[in-house]
Parts: sequence; C-alpha cells; structure tokens
Amino acid sequence: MNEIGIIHQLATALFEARLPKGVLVSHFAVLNHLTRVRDGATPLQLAQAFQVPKTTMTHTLSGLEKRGWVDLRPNPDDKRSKQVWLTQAGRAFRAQAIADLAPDLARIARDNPGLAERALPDLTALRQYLDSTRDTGTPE
Amino acid sequence: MNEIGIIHQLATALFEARLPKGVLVSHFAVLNHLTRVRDGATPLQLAQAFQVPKTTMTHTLSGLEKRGWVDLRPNPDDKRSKQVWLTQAGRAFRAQAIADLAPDLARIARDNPGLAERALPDLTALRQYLDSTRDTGTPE
DNA sequence: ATTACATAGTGCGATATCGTATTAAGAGCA
DNA sequence: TGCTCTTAATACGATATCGCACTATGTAAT
Repeated sequence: MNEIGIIHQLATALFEARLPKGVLVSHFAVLNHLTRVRDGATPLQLAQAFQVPKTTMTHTLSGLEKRGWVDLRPNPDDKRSKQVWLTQAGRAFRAQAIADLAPDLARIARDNPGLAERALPDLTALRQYLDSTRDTGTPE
Repeated sequence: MNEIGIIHQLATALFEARLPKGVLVSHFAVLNHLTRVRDGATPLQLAQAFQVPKTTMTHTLSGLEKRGWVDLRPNPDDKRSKQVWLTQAGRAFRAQAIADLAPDLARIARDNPGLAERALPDLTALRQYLDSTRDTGTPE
C-alpha cells in the first residue's frame, strides 16, 4: 500500500509537470474518461468511476466547465440530474495533452518492459475487489 | 495509472474508515515508517521517503506532535535540522491501529491469494524507476 | 393523492496539500 | 574573516478534497 501511495504521488507529479499550469490530473482524467468511455455521463457516474465523493466531482467539473472543455446540460431522463458533454475545445486539449505525455509514457514503457502487462491484471482485480467490498468492509 | 489512482482512493478510504476520527493515512504512514525503519529521522528524510513536499511533512508532523505521538528535537549534528522521535503513546497508537487493520488486511490477502507477491516487485521497480527520473524527466 | 423515503447535485465550512518566499545555519573559498 | 552558495525548516497564501446539510426531484406504498 505504501508503494501504491508513493507511485501515485510520483505519477501525479510527473503528469502535472507536463500539463499546463493549473490543470490537474483530476481534470485530465475526467476528459480522458469522457473520451474513452463515452460522454453524456452524469456527474454521479463520473464520481463513482473515479471513486471520489460527489462534491469533489462537482468541483472538478466546474473547473472543466470554466475552461470551456465540457458542457453541463440537463439530463432529459431525470430533472435532478445533468449530463456532461465534451466540447470541441475539450477534445482538442485532451488530444494535445496526450501528445505531450506520450514521449514520457513511451520512455517509461521502454525502460520497464512487460511491467504493465504483468501488473495491470492484478491491479485491476484488486481495484474490483476493493470496490465490491467498499461499503461494508466485507465481501457481499 | 488510472488503476493506481483509484486503488489509492479506495485504500485510503478503507484505512481512514478504520482509524480514529481525524487521523489520516499520512499520520499513520509516518508512525509506521518511524517504527519499521528507524526513528530519529529528519523531517526532510521523511518527506523524501514519502515523496511529498517538505511543507506537507511539516504539517503532518505538527499534527503528530500535537497528539503527542512524536517528539521533535534539535538535530545535534545540524542546528538547522530536527529529529523525529516516537513517544510511547505514538508506539502504542500505531500498535493499536495495526491491530485494528489486521482483520481487513488478512481478508484482502485471503481473497486475493498471491496478489501481493506477484505485484509488489513490479510496483517497487516502477517506484524506484520513477523516483530516479523524477527531477529531469529522463533517466540518470 | 398523500406520505414517506431515496437520490442528484450543490453550498458551505474544515483542512490537507502544495508552491513561494523567508529565516537560520552549514559549506566552500578567497 | 568575509563572501557566496546551498540547505532545513517554516510561515503564508492558494486551492483541491471532503463531510455535512439542504433543495429539488424521483419512487414506492397505502
């Protein structure tokens, strides 16, 4: 767990050093999710995807909206709710950020061959396990 | 990296749910480090061990000191510096926290057999690699 | 329909984290 | 000794994160 925490620190610092000033990894991660999975998701769905409290996601989304990268529209299926849509500027920024990060990611992959392939399945399994036991602290 | 971030979130939430109100994982982690490695370390050494800025460690240590779990004494070798020593109360709290967390950790290990053994070497290697390239963004 | 309960988003306050600048002290060199 | 540069810790300000409570809306039961 210690390793997880330190890696998280290091990776966050590395990413934010490559992103424009004031843009956080949380911003980038949401744009990435909206691009890779789908946009039109509700704020609650995004909060659950990243395992952060609703209030944190509200704050992150307000930052993205202020920069014009996402558009928050009412959810036609539920008047309590909203939907988050990417703007063209949002897609463009995300593409540029990916391009800026690519050399570093390629370098890390090159210098640690096979690491991702070996570690990711276990990490995914652990994430799913922790997620499934999150509420009660005991499985099912 | 996404997985790392989410696991970090989930694990932090799990740990803090088991710790007394107001005690953070960062507090516990420092006590743990002082116990496992050695106490008498300087604040800077601790900041480097956890890869957090010096100011963050200052803040964390002030919280530990306020609770009477560590003692900050002048460093006899360097008057600019300090040394962090565990108190008896600090050792006792850490031991109790370990005891409280043990059932959950045992459960996680039981339900994910071999996971730690498989994933840890790669995670440690990744941490060391990221650490070694932290400043310039390029190896060595 | 009414009532009770659950859910989505947000305002507000607390605080952890972090960047910048400052202070005090060590280190190297003339 | 005096000068310069580096380093350890911290004070201060900015802000990301999070818990709590509230409003509006949905859902279910009678």
